[in-house]
Amino acid sequence: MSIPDPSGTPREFEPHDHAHCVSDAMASAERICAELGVRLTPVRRRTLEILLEGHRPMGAYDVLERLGEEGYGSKPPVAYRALGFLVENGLAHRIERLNAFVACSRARGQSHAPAFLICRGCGMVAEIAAGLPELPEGFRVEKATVEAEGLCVSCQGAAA
Amino acid sequence: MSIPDPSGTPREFEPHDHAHCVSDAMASAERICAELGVRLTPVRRRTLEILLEGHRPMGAYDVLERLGEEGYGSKPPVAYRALGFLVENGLAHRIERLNAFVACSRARGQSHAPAFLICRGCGMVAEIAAGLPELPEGFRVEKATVEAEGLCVSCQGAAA
DNA sequence: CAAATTCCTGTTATAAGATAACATTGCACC
DNA sequence: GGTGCAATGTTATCTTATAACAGGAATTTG
Ligand SMILES: [Zn+2]
Ligand SMILES: [Zn+2]
Ligand SMILES: [Zn+2]
Ligand SMILES: [Zn+2]
Repeated sequence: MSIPDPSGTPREFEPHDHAHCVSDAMASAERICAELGVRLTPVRRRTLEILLEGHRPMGAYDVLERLGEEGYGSKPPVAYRALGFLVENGLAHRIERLNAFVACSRARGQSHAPAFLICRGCGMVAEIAAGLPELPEGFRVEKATVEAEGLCVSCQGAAA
Repeated sequence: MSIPDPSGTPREFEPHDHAHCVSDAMASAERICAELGVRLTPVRRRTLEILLEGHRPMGAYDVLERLGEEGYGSKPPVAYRALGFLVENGLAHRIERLNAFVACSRARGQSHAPAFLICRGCGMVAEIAAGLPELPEGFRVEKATVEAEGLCVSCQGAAA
């Protein structure tokens, strides 16, 4: 369970031991579901595994296609429900700009206020812990979406 | 052209002289288009006026319906193109969480990094000037989405 | 001014994303 | 082992968005 360095390049954009991302995330997911008293059923688990294959957002229909091929239901609600479950329980996030989903990179069951860095070069998405920017008094924030699109370090290099 | 107080409640959430919002915005739009050398054609102008009727986001199809009723084209590309023009030129913004559009509240032609406060009570949206939260070095941000959903002051009062 | 060019508006058709409503199955608990 | 709820699956439909092409208006150019 590595704690990402908030000031360095997120590991999602660099070569890293991704098998650890996967095993950490799956282990966290099991624990979190147990703590919350919710069930990480086969479709749900498999959906998370599919998202975890890369730090790349997947559309609901991409996920659905995979699920269908693997013998799960093949109609949209199957994917939307599994994804909805994961998002509700903090195991995955929806990227609004992309209408897509990524596995959470730091699922510890804590409610966290994630921000996302979306590289338009390689398509990777990094999740970082960023608070909200300063907001006016008085408005009570319940949920926030913070998404930045641009170029990761590698892709800046490639462009030059 | 009022400069919103960054620390107080945004005027969008309070009773205010909305006719000024409209006339300011339309005047700014004319000027900005002139400066940029782009054309604020009738459909585009009307689309902006429709968005300006309230500080409430409208879906592309809502706008389209209005345009159609008023003798403009009634097929989706008509609305999407007008909205696209307004967004490109900073006269309107897309609210990703809602798949909807609002007129810009501070169009001065400056590129600005807006954040949005979305009240789930009354459906109003306020645009505020908020920088990005602190992001890791190295990632080059080109566009950012910052949207907070919650309750405005009035709706907090109403809920209590 | 007329031709050439570009931009704008409009259409048809289709793609992509998402949900409502209902039937069926599996599990949990008594 | 029956009752109740959660989860899965289906059909059907809805909403959001874009591709591709045709005609028209404005602008540029010779
Ligand atoms: Zn990884
Ligand atoms: Zn990249
Ligand atoms: Zn107003
Ligand atoms: Zn409100």
